[in-house]
This record gives sequence, C-alpha cells and structure tokens, in this order.
Amino acid sequence: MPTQITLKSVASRAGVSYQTVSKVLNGKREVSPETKQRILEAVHELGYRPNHIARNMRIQRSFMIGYSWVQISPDQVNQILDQFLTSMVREAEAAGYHLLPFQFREGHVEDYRELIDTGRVDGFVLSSVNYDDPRIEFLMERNFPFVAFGRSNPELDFPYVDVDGANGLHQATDHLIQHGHQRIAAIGWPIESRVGNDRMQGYLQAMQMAGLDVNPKWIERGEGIFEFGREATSRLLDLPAKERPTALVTLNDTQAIGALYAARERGLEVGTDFSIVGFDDAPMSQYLFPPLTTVRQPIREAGHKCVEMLVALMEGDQLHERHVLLQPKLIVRTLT
Amino acid sequence: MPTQITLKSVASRAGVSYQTVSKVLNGKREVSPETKQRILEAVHELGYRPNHIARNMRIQRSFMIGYSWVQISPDQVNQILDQFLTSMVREAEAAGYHLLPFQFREGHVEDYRELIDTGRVDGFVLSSVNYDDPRIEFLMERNFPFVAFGRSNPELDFPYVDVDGANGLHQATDHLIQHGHQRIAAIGWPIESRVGNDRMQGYLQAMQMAGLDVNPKWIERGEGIFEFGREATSRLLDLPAKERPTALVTLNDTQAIGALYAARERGLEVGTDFSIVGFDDAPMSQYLFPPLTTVRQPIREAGHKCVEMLVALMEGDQLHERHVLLQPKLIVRTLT
DNA sequence: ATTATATAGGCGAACGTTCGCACGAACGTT
DNA sequence: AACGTTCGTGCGAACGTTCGCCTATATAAT
Repeated sequence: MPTQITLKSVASRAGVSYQTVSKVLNGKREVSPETKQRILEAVHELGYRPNHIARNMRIQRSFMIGYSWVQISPDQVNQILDQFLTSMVREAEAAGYHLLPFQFREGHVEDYRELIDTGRVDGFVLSSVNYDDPRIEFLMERNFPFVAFGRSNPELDFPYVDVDGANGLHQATDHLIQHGHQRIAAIGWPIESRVGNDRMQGYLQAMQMAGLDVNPKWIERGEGIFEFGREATSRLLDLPAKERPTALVTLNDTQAIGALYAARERGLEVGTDFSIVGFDDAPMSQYLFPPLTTVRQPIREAGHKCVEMLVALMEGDQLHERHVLLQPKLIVRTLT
Repeated sequence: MPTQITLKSVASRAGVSYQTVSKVLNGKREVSPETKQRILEAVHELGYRPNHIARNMRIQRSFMIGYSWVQISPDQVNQILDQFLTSMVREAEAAGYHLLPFQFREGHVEDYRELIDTGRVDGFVLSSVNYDDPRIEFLMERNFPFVAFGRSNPELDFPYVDVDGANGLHQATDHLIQHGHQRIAAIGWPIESRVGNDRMQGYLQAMQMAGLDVNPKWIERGEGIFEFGREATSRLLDLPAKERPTALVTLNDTQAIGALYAARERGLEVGTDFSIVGFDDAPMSQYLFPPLTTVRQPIREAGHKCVEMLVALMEGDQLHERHVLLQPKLIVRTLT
C-alpha cells in the first residue's frame, strides 16, 4: 500500500487547514473562490479520494444495503438472481450505496441482527418472503429500514415491491380461454406459499370471469420442480376423457417443462393436442420444443424499485408509495 | 436507532477502562481471569457487538472483497452467478470478510481504482478475464491483492483459479469418439477468447490422440449464442456426405441448443442420427429433448478457491499454490 | 470614529475502535 | 532489605473524517 492521501496531505499542499478542505469537498459555502480553486487543484494533483470508512465512521452510517437470498436446491439455479442483483447494484451505486450480500440461515433472524448491531448495514432488501416471515417481524419491531420483494401477511403493513402474480396467471389462463380451451388445469405450489396462492388466485379469477367451472381435480399443488410437474400432469391426463383438461397453467417454467415431458410421454403434441403455459420465462424456455409460452416478470424493475424505496427510507424521506405491484407480461410463443 | 452499545458502556458496567474490554475481546492474555469474567458478563448482558466500521477504521482494512461480473446480453442470464456468488460469500464470511459487488464498465479500470483509493476493499476477485485484461495489468502494477477466475496472457504471472476447459472438451470429444464417431465438428468462440481457445485445444488434442484428422471445415467460431449454434450447425450439415460430421461439440449449452434446433430442422434425430455435446450444464439442459450431454464446471469449488487464495494474499500469507486448475466433469445424458 | 454584521478560515472534538507504553503492585531473587 | 521481573490495568494517541463554534479580518451602517 502506498501511503494514503488524506485531507491533511491536500491541506498542506493548498496551505489551509484540513477541515477547510473537507468543507470545500462537501460544498459548504463558507470558503472563498480562490482558496476553493487552490484546494481543488491540490485534490486533483494528488488524486485525493475521501476514505469511506472514516467518513462512515464519523457519519455513523455504513451506506450498505444487506441482501440475502435463499439457495434453491443445489442443482437448481436461481434464474432471476443475476437480473435482480445487477439492477439493485446499479440503483444502489447511483444513490451512493453498496450491496452487502450475506448468508442467511433460514429462520435465523440473528444473521440480520448481527449486521445491524455491528453497524454494517443501514437497511435490508428481503427476498423470498412468505407468510409469518420472522425477518419482517424482527425488522418492524426494531424499526429498521427494509423493503421486501414479495408480500407477507395481509395484516402487516410494511413497504414492499411485488410482481402481481395473480395478474400473471390471469393473463396466462385468459390466453388459453381465448384459444378455445374450457377445461384448464393448474399446477400450483403448496398452500403455505403466499406467492403460490396469489398466482393461483389469478387462475381462479380468470376461470370464473369466463364462466368456466373449475373441477377440483384440476388443481394440483406441490413443489415447483420438474418432477412434480411431470407427475401432476400425468395424473391430469389420466382423468376420464370428459374431465380431462386440454390445457394447463403452471406456476413456473420448471413445472411446465415437467408437464411438457408428461404430455410427450403420452404421445401428445404440445401446442396442438395439449397446451401449456409456464411462468418466469427462464432463459432456456424460448428454446424448448415447442417454445414455451410463459409469463415474464419485470425483475429489473423490481430490483430498481426495492432499492429506490429503501434509499428513501434510509434517508428519512417520505415514501410516496409504500406498496408497489408490478405487472408481469405474457410471452406468447406457441399459437394455441 | 437505539443508542449504540460501545466498549465504554461495557467498561463502565464492568468497572474497568474501555481499553481493557477491548483487550479481553481480542484475546490479549494480559488480563486476570476475574476481570475477564466480569467483562464477558457485561458484554453478554448488554448484548455488545463491536462496531465494524470503527474497527476497520482503526485497523486500516475494510475486510471487503470487490467483485464485479459482466452482464451478458440482457435476455441471457448468467447461469453460474448464483453458485459462484454463494460459494464466495460463504467462504468470505468464514474468513471474516464480505463481498462487495459493484458495477464495472468494461475497460474502465477506474471503477477498480476508485474502490481501492476510497479504502472500500482489501482485494478483488476478477471474473470474465481474457487476454490483455487491463484490470490485471492495473492490479499487478499497484500490487493490490487479487485472484482471477480465469487465465489471461501466458507471460503474466498472477494468482488464478480456472476450470480446465481443454480437459472438458477433451472429455466431450473422447466420449463421442468412444461411441464410434470419426467426423466430429466443433463450434467455438471467436479467436479473441482465451477461454474459447483453451477449450478448443482440448477438442484438437482429443482428435489428434485418437488419430483422427480434423477437417478445417469442421471448426466454426462465433458467439456463444443460440443463433450462432444454429447457423453453424446448418452449415456443417450442408457439407457433402463424406465430409459431413456425425457429431458435434460446442463450447456452451446455448450453442448446443442452437445445434439441436438445426439438426431437428433437418429431420435428424439427435442422439441417434447426430450427436451433440454441450458445455456448462445449464439448469434446463437436463430437461431438453433429448437431455443434453454436457460438461459441468465445478463452480462452487472455484468460488471457494478464489476467496481462499485471496484471503491468504490479503493477510500476507504465502500462497501454497498460485495457479489452480479445476477439472470439469462430463455429464452423460444420451447414449450416443 | 465607533460599532454592528458578514465572511473566511481555524480549531477542537467526536465517532468507536486498537495499540503501545507507562505505571503500580505483587512477587521472587540476590 | 533492596532490586529486577512479571503481571494486570490504565492512559494517551491514532485512524480520517465531519461538524459546530470561535476568531480575525474586511465591509457596511450608524
């Protein structure tokens, strides 16, 4: 390490006290144009950069945003992390903050507490929230700034950004209805999942608004994985001909691909004999045979919004919207 | 914010000077068991946590590792980021560090300089390195700790971790040879890509060792995207029957999927009429029709190693290995 | 000419740590 | 009994900022 260039170095070069240099750099108006000029030159010549740790120490802020994500199963990959993270980093930097990614052991609020108590972060963005999320309870109680990506219990009032999953499935279901399908099944997630329930609601609404009855057998709930999509679809296709669905919505692309497999195993041609709509627009979904019609979430916008809101909270500004619901978009790739 | 609990709070409760508390907490041996006990109790009762910013300020270290990744094309998703990031975060935390993800505008070494000069990071992990990477030149010159994930110019000696792409393609090619293929093509990346060239080398080696001639027409170079895989494969399949390859290796799964499409467009059944091996083991590759045989990189191990080496560097320890080459693994999913 | 007011800049303190040195007491050695 | 050692603890300083207050000089108002 070459010896640091500090305020003092600049000051002695410009022939002023180091506090005056600080004032110039922070734009205080109590300094004459000439000395200001002289100081700025010295800053430039020496290539001075304020030491952030010292600054944060004095200010009693870290300008860090804590963020943790849950690792999906080891062989699965988080499809949206890249986009979400990138958009958050960009927005954070624009506001003078940085992201602090950290490990979070599910249920261990301590991991959050630790970061607060050691002064490492000024706020959090939460993701993978669900009903009764202990992190939300904890942070609300401590009155520590945070924004959740996703909703939790309806009775809790905290700032969040979410994608309108119900609308997404509404669009997906409508799309199938428009193409003449009447018996449409849905592969969902376990009832403990708030996200799953929201999305499922969109399916039910769309069916109801179209005046279509929903056979309870058409609703399958299980993990958002390939295997479950495949099994559930198998069961659906085993139904007697007049109950058997002609189309299917799923809550993510992985399930949809499982469904694709199951249909194919029966010799059904997906897109003509049987239709499937996914959710997520996973990177490879466009390249499947046939390409998967799916619902794309505005992930970047979500990341952007989360940080924007959090920054406002951390700076003590008033939020002009505490709850943001972003609209996903149906990506139509097959014609049926 | 509730008023912070500092060394002083603890000290006054335990009836000692705050510096003594610091000594206890840092395990200095110059304190009597009784006072130590008393202090530890006070620490526990008050729930004291050392303020990290203050500590770092004093120590003149940030305990932060800078990491930046290049955004692939907007519609593509970084398949490995999740795994790489997670493993780095885990390893970093275990060593008392945190990751600092930041935006990096390609070619702008300033983004790195800024983080150093403001004292925000103690070291970097680089990824997406290539020949003549300006970051490497810059960091070597400043003698600032870093570890690269990936190799650069052979004449530069810096600590790196890489996956042995040549070995990966060697395995892939061998697999095809074992199954009787003789005319094997390769879809590569532009010659400016070090990673691409390394991998391609493995293909050439495997062919040579098997005594198979490589027809120059079998080598295609272009972007690692679907479209190029498709076009290149089309060209290959247009070759006259006795030159036409019966199998194909690609440098990533996206190209492989393009190849799959092209083969399918000709009515070829992949796996029997024509064989394809990919690279990366993208999350969806296992669910393609047919499932894609591909090469899986030990990404987690790479992230782990990068941080482990970097931590050693930052702490001034001697590295017992400056260059780590990890072996990828062929994942066989189709029989041909 | 005297006093009030503004302006430019300096100075001390503080943020919460860690670190080295000084000091007193207890102890063992001569 | 005088003296060196060790041990336990306290104290001052420092890390690089920002912030508020004080002061000296110049300027304007009486």
